[in-house]
Amino acid sequence: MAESTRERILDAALRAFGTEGFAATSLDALATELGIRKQTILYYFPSKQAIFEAVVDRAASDLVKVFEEQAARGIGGLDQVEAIVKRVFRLAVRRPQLLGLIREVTRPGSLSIDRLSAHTAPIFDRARDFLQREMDAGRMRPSDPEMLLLSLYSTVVGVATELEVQRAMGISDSLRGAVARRQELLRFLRAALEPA
Amino acid sequence: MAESTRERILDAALRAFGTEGFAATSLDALATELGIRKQTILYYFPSKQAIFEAVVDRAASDLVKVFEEQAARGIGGLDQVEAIVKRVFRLAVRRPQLLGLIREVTRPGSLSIDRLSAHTAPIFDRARDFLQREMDAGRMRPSDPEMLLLSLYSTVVGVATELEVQRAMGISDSLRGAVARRQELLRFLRAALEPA
DNA sequence: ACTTCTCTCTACCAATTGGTAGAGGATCGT
DNA sequence: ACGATCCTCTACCAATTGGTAGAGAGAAGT
Repeated sequence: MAESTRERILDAALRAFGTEGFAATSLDALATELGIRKQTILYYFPSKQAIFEAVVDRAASDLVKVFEEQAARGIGGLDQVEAIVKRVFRLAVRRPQLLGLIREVTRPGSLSIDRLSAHTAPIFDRARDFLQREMDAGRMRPSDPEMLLLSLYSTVVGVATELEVQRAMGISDSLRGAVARRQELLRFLRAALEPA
Repeated sequence: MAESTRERILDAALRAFGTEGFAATSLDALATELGIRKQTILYYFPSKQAIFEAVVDRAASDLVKVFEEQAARGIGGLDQVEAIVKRVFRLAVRRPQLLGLIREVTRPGSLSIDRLSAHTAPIFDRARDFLQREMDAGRMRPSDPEMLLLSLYSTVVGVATELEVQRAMGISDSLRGAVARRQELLRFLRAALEPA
């Protein structure tokens, strides 16, 4: 078979959780979408929460992989930041539910936040070290690397995922719009990071 | 009475919708929290959706007021941007559910996005014009004002609301942490906006 | 005293929720 | 041919959901 039932369930669950959210997603709706019975879903996963955790694990792995791949290239300075932003953007365009899920998990009161953190903590550490190193080398404007990382995260994830806000602002959400957004974002970040 | 039942319901609903989200909030839970019966809630509002819309309207008004007040001062340049960011931050610290609600409304598939847009559209327009004017006057780095606005929005709202992400990054969420975050954010924005 | 209006309540409901129990059909190695 | 394993199904269930109908208490106006 091209894709196992289990995989199909995870795919549909990622889409649903990443767009509707956990609470707004029902197992029945998920099953109907897949053309199967709810009980088939519960055969593969013991509970709704378990599905969510499995989805989070898979999404986190995908995200981590993107970072690992780029980190392995060992480019330095703003070029490395730009490369990572571009990769995140590509991911956001191809699989928008993925970042949507991250937003769902990072909402206050989410249960699986620790699960996500376990995956991403090494990346955060590495990113912080990277920023510190670049600052020390004078290739980046000096500041608190932890706070800077937060600003970077917020800006990139926001620009990549806040499609409704963009619509409200009157910004086109076409593919061309995505490219323009990315370009503007990169200009914004370069300006913010460049040493004075 | 100090606060009418209707107002108390709206307060509790803002808190619940802004943190748990719309789907995860039940009228029964809301009523229990208020020490009243669910039917009392449904006496004041015809449906759950109606409560949500009322909450959105009120929250939007509060937000708009903050902007209007600052805009009326007519400060220019980066100082005005800084003043607005500070106000938004103060709001985020005092009433975190308010920005939480905004995030809930701006999620894909939200029903009340147009309701929010109707309130905020004038502000967006004014902000865009402001940025354009400042760029023309050479007080701000030239770029696409619409896209820049999106970046600014993402960065400010993200830094102000992504508390779980900050926890995952190991950033303190104390009041002192909030001040440090704000300071770092302002430095970040100044660097991004200052004319080269 | 009587009506009217405002408010909160009890009682109830159909639909949906996540989840359990277990039957039945394939496909497999033996 | 045979049981074993894997998978999907039907049949249920208790709890919760948003919402309706209407009783009753209290204050206010007449």
